[in-house]
Amino acid sequence: MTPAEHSPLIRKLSAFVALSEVELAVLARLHRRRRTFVAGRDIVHQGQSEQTAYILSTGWVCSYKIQADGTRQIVDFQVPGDFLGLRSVLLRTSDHSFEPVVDIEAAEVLTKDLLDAFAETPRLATAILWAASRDEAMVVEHLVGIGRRDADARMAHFLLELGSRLLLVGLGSKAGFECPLTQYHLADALGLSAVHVNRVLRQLRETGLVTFREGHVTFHDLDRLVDLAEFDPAYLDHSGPLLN
Amino acid sequence: MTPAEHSPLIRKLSAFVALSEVELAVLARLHRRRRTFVAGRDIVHQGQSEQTAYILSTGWVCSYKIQADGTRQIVDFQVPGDFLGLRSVLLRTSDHSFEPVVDIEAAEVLTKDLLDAFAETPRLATAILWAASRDEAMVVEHLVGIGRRDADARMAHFLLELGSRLLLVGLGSKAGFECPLTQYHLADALGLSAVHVNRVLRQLRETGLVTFREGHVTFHDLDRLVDLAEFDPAYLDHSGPLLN
DNA sequence: CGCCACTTTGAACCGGCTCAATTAAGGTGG
DNA sequence: CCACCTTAATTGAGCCGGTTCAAAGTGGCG
Repeated sequence: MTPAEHSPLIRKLSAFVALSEVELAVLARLHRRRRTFVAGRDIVHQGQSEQTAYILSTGWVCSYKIQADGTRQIVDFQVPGDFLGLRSVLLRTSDHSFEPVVDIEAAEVLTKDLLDAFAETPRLATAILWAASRDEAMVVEHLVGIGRRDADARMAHFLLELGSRLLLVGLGSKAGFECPLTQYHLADALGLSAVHVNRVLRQLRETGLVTFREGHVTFHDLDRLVDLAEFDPAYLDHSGPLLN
Repeated sequence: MTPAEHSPLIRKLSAFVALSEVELAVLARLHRRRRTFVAGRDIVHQGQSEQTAYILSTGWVCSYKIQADGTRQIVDFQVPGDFLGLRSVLLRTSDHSFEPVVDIEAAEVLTKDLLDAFAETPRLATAILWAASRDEAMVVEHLVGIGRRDADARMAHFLLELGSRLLLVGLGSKAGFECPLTQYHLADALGLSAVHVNRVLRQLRETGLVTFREGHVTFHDLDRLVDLAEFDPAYLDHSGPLLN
């Protein structure tokens, strides 16, 4: 079993940069403190400033903010290979909450271990920060979607983005992927009501573009879907981290 | 004239961390290459990957993405003291465009100079990265606003945030600030139509909360405005950069 | 003086919301 | 194995916030 199969993070980074033996070893070391969390119970609460980050290895998490009136906005989802709370470790700036969508497995990364790893292999630091900046680009794209795309395009774009991300870590294929999200998750992420999410999904299904049912997303017509969403994966690829 | 009056960036950072003489000198050095840009002509185009960042000293800029259908979403505004394209320098990830809202003055910062400065005074690196993470928190808050706040609250929140930011660099006061944005800018930033922006502004004015007229924002009733917007400045303050 | 960019207002429309009810799909205790 | 409960998905009906289209007003500037 190659390291890439061990850790989705290693797999993701490897897709963009060739990691040396040393770097792989350092990465593996970061995976030592394994933790599990149950679905629905927050890992970090808004405002609470944590000293630890996590590398998600299995399951999905969402990061969100709750408003005073109780409405919730999901800012991003984390899938295997993604960091949780990386920024809050590096800059003590945690200002949203993390909720596991399903039971998850994650590696706890202490600030010290991370900084040590960065000191030991600066290329790894660059690669990880690159991944973080990619996450940020997704947040920006998300903002654009909510601000300027109608519900259908928004949903299409969202599903395509998720598909791309999962493909990178070996979950799912061009034909589709397993997706544990409820329609409430989709609603809170896309700035829609759950009811309308349901109608949008129905329409996408009936027009033969994509089906989301029983935890599985199936792409029926990628071309038309990309077209509807005006999906341009440039913001996900952007040339990989430049090393040295 | 103190350095703080020279540069809004120095002023902003000084509000959160005491800068040493050396750090002030290094910062001053970063301000050497002065440039001007005229309103309306993009500084960096979407996709184009620039090697330089800028520190904005006077005027306003907006960063935005254009979609295929021509609609535009403004992701953020930069005001004096803010960096332009910091991320694209550090990580070669420019994926949006920058347009000066008015004629601006900015200092060009070459990648090399920035990295040298970071090497010379690591505390400065931390402080600047902290400012960058603050920008990011603003993008997240912006996302929440578009996704889950109605037009009135969205506008109120936006104006309050701008007020806070400007206060920090000595532009404007608790009573209001100069604002060169058109209602089209507001519309593209808030995900609304220009027509509706106009109506929202009228209502805020008529209910005695805030006036936006002839390039000037005047807060009439901060308490009620904060209340309407559910404005919690925590995401702007978050404890300052931790140094050493 | 006349143009141009921006603001303002009205009227009609519609995308997405709310409220409400029904169905489907697990789990759980008995 | 069934009765029950809970959570998620589904669908209908009516409403409303915000949009589009259209037109008029305002102010700065060459």
